[in-house]
Amino acid sequence: MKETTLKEIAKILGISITTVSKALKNYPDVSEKTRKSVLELVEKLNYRPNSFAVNLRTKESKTIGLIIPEVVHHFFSSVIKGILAEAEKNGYLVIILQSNESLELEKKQIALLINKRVDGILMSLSNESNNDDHIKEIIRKKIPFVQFDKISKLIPSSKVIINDQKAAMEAVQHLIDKGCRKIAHVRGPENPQNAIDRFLGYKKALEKNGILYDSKLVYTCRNVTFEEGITFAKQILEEHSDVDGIFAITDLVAVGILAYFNDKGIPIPNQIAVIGFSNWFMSQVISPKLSTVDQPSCEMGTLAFRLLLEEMLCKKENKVFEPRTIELKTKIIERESSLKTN
Amino acid sequence: MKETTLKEIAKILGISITTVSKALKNYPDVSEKTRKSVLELVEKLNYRPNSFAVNLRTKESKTIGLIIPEVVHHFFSSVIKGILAEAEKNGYLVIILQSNESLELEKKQIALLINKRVDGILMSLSNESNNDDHIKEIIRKKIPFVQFDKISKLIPSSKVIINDQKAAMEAVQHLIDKGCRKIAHVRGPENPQNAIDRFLGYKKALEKNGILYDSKLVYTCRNVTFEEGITFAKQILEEHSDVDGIFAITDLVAVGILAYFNDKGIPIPNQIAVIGFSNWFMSQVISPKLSTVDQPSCEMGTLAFRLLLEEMLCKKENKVFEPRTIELKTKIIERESSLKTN
DNA sequence: CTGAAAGCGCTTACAG
DNA sequence: CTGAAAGCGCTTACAG
Repeated sequence: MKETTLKEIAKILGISITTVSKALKNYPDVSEKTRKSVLELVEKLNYRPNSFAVNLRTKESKTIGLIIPEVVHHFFSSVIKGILAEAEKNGYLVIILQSNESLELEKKQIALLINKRVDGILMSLSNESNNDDHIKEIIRKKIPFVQFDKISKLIPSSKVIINDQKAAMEAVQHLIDKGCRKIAHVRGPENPQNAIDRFLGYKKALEKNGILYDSKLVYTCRNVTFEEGITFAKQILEEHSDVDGIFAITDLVAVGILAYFNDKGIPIPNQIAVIGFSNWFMSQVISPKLSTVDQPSCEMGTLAFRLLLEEMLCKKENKVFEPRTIELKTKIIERESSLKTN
Repeated sequence: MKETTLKEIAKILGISITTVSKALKNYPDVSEKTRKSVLELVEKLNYRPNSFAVNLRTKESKTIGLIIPEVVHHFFSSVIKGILAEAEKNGYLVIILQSNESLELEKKQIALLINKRVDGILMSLSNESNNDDHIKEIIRKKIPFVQFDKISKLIPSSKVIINDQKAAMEAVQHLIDKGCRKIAHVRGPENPQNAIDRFLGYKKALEKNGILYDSKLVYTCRNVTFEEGITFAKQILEEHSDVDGIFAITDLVAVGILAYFNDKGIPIPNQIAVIGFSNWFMSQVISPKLSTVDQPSCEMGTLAFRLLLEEMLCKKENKVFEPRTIELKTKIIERESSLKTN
C-alpha cells in the first residue's frame, strides 16, 4: 500500500504542491475554496505527512530521549510515567534507554541519542558515572538537556532534584527522636551524588545530636539490592549487636534488612528501628510497615519534561535559556518500623 | 555549532559526495587511498550522518514503538526491560507510550506511531479495548506488529503469551490440593482476554474436581488495584464467611487481600489460603509470603522483539512473513499463603 | 575507480 | 491567491 503524498493530492486537484502544503498548514494566503477541497481530499485519502521528510526540513523530530538507570524500579518507573504523560500532552514522543547502571552503556546511549538528533535529552545518571565527559558532549552540541534525581552537579544544565542531604538528616533525626543512639547507615555506592548527600546528611544528623560518627557503622552497597539489605543486616548484627537504628539508602535495601531481621526474630523497631528512602509502594504492605522518606517521582518527571520543553522552545526561537534547578519537597513517612514502644 | 555533512567532507577532500558516501558505506568500488582519507577526516570532524536524511532515503528509522498499559507495574516494567535490551542489541531504539488502560489513548497512540512511521510496533492491550478496529489499521498499513500478554486473539499478528487458562487451572488446582473446597475468584475486568482465560481456568479446575461453580464467588476488579484487593477481601468475608481459598487475578490484588486479612487477624492460609498471579517481587517480601504463578516477563519482552525483528527483516526483503505465536511456560510458586498446616 | 544526477517528501522565500 | 524553485542531507542506479 503506497502512502499518499502531497504530490498526489496536488495532481488530483490540479494545483501545486506548494498550495496543498500551505492549505494544510493554515497559511492565510490560500483561498477558502482551495483549502476546503484540499482538506476534503486529505480526509478522504487519509493523508499523513511523512514525518521523515518533515524532520529533515524542520530539523526537529518532536522526539526526546530519556536515559534511566533501571526501568524495573518503583521510583524510576513512576518518573517515566510522569514524563510520558507530560510529553504526550505536548505532542512529543519519548525514546527510552536503560543504562543498567553502566557507564559504558550510558556513553553509548548518549551517542545514540545525539546521532538520532532528538530534540532534547532527559537523564538520570548511572551509579558508575564518575566523570562528566560524555555528558559534556550533550552541552557542547547545544542539545536541550535536563538532569533529574541522580545528577552531576557541575554540568550546567537544568535539574530537578530533592535535597538529599536534608532529607537524610530528617530521616536520621527521626530515628534519634524515637530514641535510637547507635545508628548504622547502609549507604549507596561511592559515585552517585545522592548517595554521597544522604551519607553526609546521616553524618550531620549525628553531629547535631552529639552522637559520635563511627565509620564502622557505615556499610556500602554496590548494587543497592534487596539481597544486599539481607547481607548487611546480618553483618550489622554480627559486628555491632548494639545497633538500635538503621538508615538505608533506599526502600529496597531496607526491605531486605527487615526480611533478615524478621527471619531471625529480631524485634523491629524495639531492638532496631529501620527507616528507608523513596516510599516505594512495597513499603506499606510489608510487615512491619516501613518508615521512609517520601520523594516525589511522577511530579519529578513532569517538571523535568516541562523544563526541557522550555529550553527546546527557547532554542527554536534562538533565545538564550538560563538553566534552572527545581528542588522538590520530601516528607518523613512514619510507619511501624520506627515506632518504638519502649 | 553547525553539523558536518557529506557535502563539506567532499569539498574539503576535493571529491564528490557520492564517493564520500560510498567510502563510508564500504562499497567495494572506492580506492583504498580515497577511503582512508575519508575515514580520517570523518573521524577528525566527528561526522555523524543526519538520521533524518537517512530515514527519508531508506524509509526506515530503526525505531519501533511500544504501547503498554502501565509502566509502574512490576510485570510490564520487566517486559520493557527485556524489549529495551534486545532492541539495543540489534540497533533499534524504542519509543514507549503508556495507554493508561484507556482505549481512547490507545487509539491516539497507534495513530501517533503510524504517523511517526516506526519500523514496527509492539503492544499489550489496555483493559478498555473491546474491539479491534484501531489495531486492524496497523495490519492494513502492513506495519510489522507483535502482541504480547494482553492480546486480541483475532488479529492476525505474531503473539507472545502464556497459557492463562492452564496457568489459572493449575493455581486453583493447587488450592484444591491444599484442601480448599470453597474458592473465590477475584477476577480482572470483562474485556481482557487474559482475565477471561484465567476465569475460565478457575471454572474448569472446579469442574474437574467436582466442585460446584458459584457465580457469587466471583468478584470483578475494575482497575486491578491493591485497594480493590482490600475491598473484595472485606466483601468476601462478609458475604461468604466459609470461603477457604481465593485465587486473585494478579499479585497486586492478592497483596491487598492479604493486607485486609492480616489487619483483621484472619489466619492465612489456615482459614483462607490465597494465591496470586505473576510473581511480582513484592510477593516474596510480604507476610505471609504469597503463593503465585510465575510468569516470564523479561523473556516475554525479548521474544516479542525478536519476532518483530524477524518480521521487519522479511518486510525489508519483500519476503512473506508468517505470524507466529510463542507460548511461554508458567510455574506455580508455592509460598506461605497457601501452605495450610491443618 | 569516480561522479553527475535523480529522488526521498516535505517547507518556505520569492516572484508574479 | 498561486506556483516554480531551491533545499534539507542523504543513497544509489547509471554513465564514463
